[in-house]
Amino acid sequence: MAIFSKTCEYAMRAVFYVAQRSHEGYKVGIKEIAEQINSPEPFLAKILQRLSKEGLIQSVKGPNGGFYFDAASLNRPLADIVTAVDGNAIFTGCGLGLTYCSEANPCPLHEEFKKVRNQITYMLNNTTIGKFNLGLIKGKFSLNK
Amino acid sequence: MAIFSKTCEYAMRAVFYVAQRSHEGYKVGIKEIAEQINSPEPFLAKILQRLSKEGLIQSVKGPNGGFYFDAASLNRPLADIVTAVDGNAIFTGCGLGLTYCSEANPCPLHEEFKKVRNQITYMLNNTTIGKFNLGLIKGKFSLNK
DNA sequence: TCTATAAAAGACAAAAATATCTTTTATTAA
DNA sequence: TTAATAAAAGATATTTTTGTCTTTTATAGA
Repeated sequence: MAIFSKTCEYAMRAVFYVAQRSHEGYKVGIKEIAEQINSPEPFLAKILQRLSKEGLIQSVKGPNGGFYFDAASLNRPLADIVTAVDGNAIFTGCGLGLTYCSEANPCPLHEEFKKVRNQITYMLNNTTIGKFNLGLIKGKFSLNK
Repeated sequence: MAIFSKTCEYAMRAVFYVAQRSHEGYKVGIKEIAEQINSPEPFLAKILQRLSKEGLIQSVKGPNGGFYFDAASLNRPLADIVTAVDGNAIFTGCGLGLTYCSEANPCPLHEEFKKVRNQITYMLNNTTIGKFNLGLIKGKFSLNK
């Protein structure tokens, strides 16, 4: 088990890739995205459809169409993508899967697990979709395999 | 999606419960464990079977039998349970699910995600199976719902 | 030794996540 | 206004995770 679902991993990789291409002035087709981030094309298509319906990514049909981000979207936190795809369990859930776990009714791992959640929350709120555009263009980061 | 699989959540809850009862001098049957940690009994049975086969938990069949921990096992880190059940992806995996992600070939989240992994690793290595026995006996912690 | 108990083992079932395929709709450009 | 392109939508398939049921094996105690 990884921290994020496959769906979420693909979503994050795709989002970073599309952001980079948007920054360079392009729209990107699903085929190119799937190839570049090494994900199954039809499955990724479904994921981006969902993000599109929620207004988290922009898309246009037809020739020269594809996916892209407008300036406002590039400034959204990655947390918005994760929430849309995996829900908010990762930000608020109990490490032992207990529904009523809380400060008042803690599970044994509560205190330490809070630190994990906070670190994840910080990471995802502090990372905008467009944050790595320059690094990606310079080839500093990998999104493939 | 939660951080750990259901399987792993049940395993951790069960382990803490059995540890507490062991500390009190009892062996525990699968039925009691399942009730007390609110998990599906036959599913939990399979999980404990696996842990038992790996020597992480002790068990005896027959009347007055059940699951328990010997002193050495009580001192094992919770990480051993998680590894047995969920593998080591949570300790070493890439946040974006990339196989070749590393210091030399990092994904965009690599640096921040490392902190998350380190926090999880610390939590699970620093927590022994028997760590919460007294707290559980005193009713300080919850394992149910 | 016989019976009751409780875990181990194996087969099976349901649900959720992951993945694919086909048809429809929107858009562009000739 | 037609043809080509590319996303959206819907139906279907596969795999993995989660959950159940039945039979077998080990142990204790009468």
